Amino acid sequence: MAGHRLDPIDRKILAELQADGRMTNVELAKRVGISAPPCLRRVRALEEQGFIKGYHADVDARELGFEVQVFVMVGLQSQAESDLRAFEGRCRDWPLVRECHMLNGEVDFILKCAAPDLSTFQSFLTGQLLTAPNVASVKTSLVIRGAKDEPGVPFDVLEERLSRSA
Amino acid sequence: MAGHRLDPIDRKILAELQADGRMTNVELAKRVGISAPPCLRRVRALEEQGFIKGYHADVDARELGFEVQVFVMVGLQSQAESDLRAFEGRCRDWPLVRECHMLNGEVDFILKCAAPDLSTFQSFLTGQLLTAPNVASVKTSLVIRGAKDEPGVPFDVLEERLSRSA
DNA sequence: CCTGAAATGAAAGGCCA
DNA sequence: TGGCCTTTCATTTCAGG
Repeated sequence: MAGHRLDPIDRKILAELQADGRMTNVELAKRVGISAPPCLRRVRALEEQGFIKGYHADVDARELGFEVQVFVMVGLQSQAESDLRAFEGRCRDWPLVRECHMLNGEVDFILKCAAPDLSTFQSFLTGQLLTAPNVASVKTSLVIRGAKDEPGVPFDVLEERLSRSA
Repeated sequence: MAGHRLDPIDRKILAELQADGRMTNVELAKRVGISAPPCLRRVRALEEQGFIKGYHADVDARELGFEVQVFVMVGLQSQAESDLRAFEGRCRDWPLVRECHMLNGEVDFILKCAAPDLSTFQSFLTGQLLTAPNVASVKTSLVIRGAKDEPGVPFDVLEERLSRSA
């Protein structure tokens, strides 16, 4: 299992920075129980090794005028690898598409989209997505309201697993 | 339309902090073209007003041993408001459920789940989700691979809209 | 509402244990 | 490795335009 190169202090650092990514290094050091310099060295190492991929402010989309959030299920005609890649590349180029995941089962991709209003989304849908090559089926579901939106990973579950396998 | 209390500098601050939430305030001030003290005041105000909901390190789930990501479509028997709320509350209590959104259309909720392996997810599915009150239908889709996962909101789209309506 | 300066406090590097 | 010391730089407050 992965995550084994990490000791409990590293995991605590990751959990703390996932919860508050703008914490100062001295605050972080205090919370994980070591002094600041080694703490900073650990953070840098975690960034280098790719355990931390970045830091992001969590902005309120609705407050900013992005009232509409939509999940879109996409089926393709051809599932050849090159065609899958081509569709993924298009998704990366569409700013309204925030997430694109390839799925198993009847549908090929799920997209999470954000738009200022319904008509902006509709014109993206009809003008870009539905007319893109190889797109066979599209099913959209508007988000009525969000009930939970946690970033990252549940560290409690991780710690519980590690203590069981120890 | 919302976002109107924000001037171009505020929007630039949000865009920069969304891209790099751990940037120092002086670096941020330099990028948005003002000096550090007013920049910090603006950031604090944006936090107070709820435009910035938090800061999070983006940790690599796979590296940490969360190999499995699953989208789950849930239909309920009763869509009475109290029953919807009850289900949302349960989702908030389940650590493997990272996101829960209420949808329009045939399905009631979409969940995004993370788990260390398939058997952990299966036991959550059969032991928790399928046996929860009021759950009528559950359809799961494993994520084969992720193609795009951008946090937040496309600020280019926002700026383009504002310049058109100006 | 901003700039600029001054004091406090944090980041980052060297070095020893 | 972690801890301590020192320098450098950032944060924060305050005076003033």
